[in-house]
Amino acid sequence: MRETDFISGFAKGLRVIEAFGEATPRLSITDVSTITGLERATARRCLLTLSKLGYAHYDGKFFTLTSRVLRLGHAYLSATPLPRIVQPFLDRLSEATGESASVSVLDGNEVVYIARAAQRRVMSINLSPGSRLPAYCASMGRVLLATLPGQQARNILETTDLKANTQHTLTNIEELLNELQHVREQGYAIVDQELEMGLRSIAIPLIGANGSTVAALNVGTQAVRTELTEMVGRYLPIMRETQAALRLVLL
Amino acid sequence: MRETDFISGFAKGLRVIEAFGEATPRLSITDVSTITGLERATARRCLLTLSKLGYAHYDGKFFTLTSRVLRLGHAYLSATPLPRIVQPFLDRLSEATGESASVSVLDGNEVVYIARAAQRRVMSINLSPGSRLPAYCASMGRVLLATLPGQQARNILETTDLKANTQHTLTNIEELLNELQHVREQGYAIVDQELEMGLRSIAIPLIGANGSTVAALNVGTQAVRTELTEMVGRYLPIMRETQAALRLVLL
DNA sequence: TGATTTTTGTTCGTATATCGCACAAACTGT
DNA sequence: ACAGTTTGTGCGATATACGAACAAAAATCA
Repeated sequence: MRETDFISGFAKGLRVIEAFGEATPRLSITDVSTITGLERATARRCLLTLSKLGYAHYDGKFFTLTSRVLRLGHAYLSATPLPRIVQPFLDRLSEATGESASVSVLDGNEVVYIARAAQRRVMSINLSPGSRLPAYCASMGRVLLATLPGQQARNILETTDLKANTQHTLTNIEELLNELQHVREQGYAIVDQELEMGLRSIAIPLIGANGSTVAALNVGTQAVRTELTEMVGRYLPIMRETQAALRLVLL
Repeated sequence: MRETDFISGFAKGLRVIEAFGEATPRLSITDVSTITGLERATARRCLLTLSKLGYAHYDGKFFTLTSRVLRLGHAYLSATPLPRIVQPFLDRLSEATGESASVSVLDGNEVVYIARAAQRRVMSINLSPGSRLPAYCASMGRVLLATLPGQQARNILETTDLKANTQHTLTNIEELLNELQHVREQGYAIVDQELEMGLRSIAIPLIGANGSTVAALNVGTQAVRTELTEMVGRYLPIMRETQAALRLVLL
């Protein structure tokens, strides 16, 4: 790939889209410029381009993204077989356990939800396909990190801001690596109120026909409702069934 | 806005992302070129850019989108207050009715799902935030088209491929406009097996504090399970409650 | 209020990177 | 081996990005 095979204008435009987020839904040209580090003139051109294409709305002062942006994410969700394949399994798992079930993959140091069957809302944050959580303190993140070969998990953890969301959160790299070893040995990960108080979840890897881990599957519940022993005793066997069924159809 | 305020490289890149879809998950350079109408060299540069940024994977022959693309759609979902505001209301509505409930907005001649609380899977297609349906044969589409002023609904219908998905589908523009008038008068829309056999749904507009329609809300069910009279008699009152509650918090 | 400062948005000339074309190379299947 | 197809490359013409300077709008303060 040569130098000229990279369209920097495209890359900059994508950065501009990602500048919008929960804390920053309405942005001025200068806002985008400071967030992305682009020149004001360039940020303006990107924003006007988005606006002209219908991906953004401009009221003369602030820009907001429009629902058209969802086309982009949806291009992935509909193009990738995994979300569509796992969804019915997820629905059944969620019904059988009475809890929310999700499937996610790793992107950098975050897990990305690609499918979800929600039962009741137990979290303060609203999870849906596309949502991201830091891998180090999420059950699916632990599972996915545990399957990485060699030093990769360590490398990823070193690029992560390991902050203590609760008093239970593991934030020490060596402790986390020990826990990953533990996850590898027992074949599942439990995260007990490390992400948010009152929240417990259990995750296992989803393994394709060729033996490689393609995603992680989890069931999340409220601590007041479900004991840790019940998660392993009652949820894990059902999750194993889902895992086995999916093993045959994945990849 | 001047001519030079448009970054065509960015616009082309976005077209390339949207070239991927359910029927086209793996694309070669030439595939993308023919789908988007871009020059092969340009398509290649866009794809290599996506690949370099981690939005796509390249195996030397085919490109596939990666989960990173979800960041883009998620930028909208997390940046826009509407999905987050309506989600808990949707959850309660879904629980109260025992059916799937959704909220969508209009984008061109399609409705775009921006939030959903699924109970059981009643459709052959898997709906999630970002999913699109043609407006003319979806209950939320009818509601949203009905609120458009003047000739706009007609204009949109004229740009739509009005195909009969089932024997019940309305495909005549005049008939559809009559139905929209009907929807305006009764304040809700029912679509009975026009999108898919066995599928019924009822929708109402979501109105903001300033009186403008900001989205549509629906409940979908299976025809075998719920009679039309029950949808109006049992679901509609609960939906009206949701509508009233949301009226106070929207916009 | 009005002057002054600061911030924000827009314009412009120029250096530079991208585009599209035409051609070359690599594959594919017969 | 060969025709057909797909992918990679070089180059001139053209469009874009940069940075700074300018204009406009807020914000601050006398």
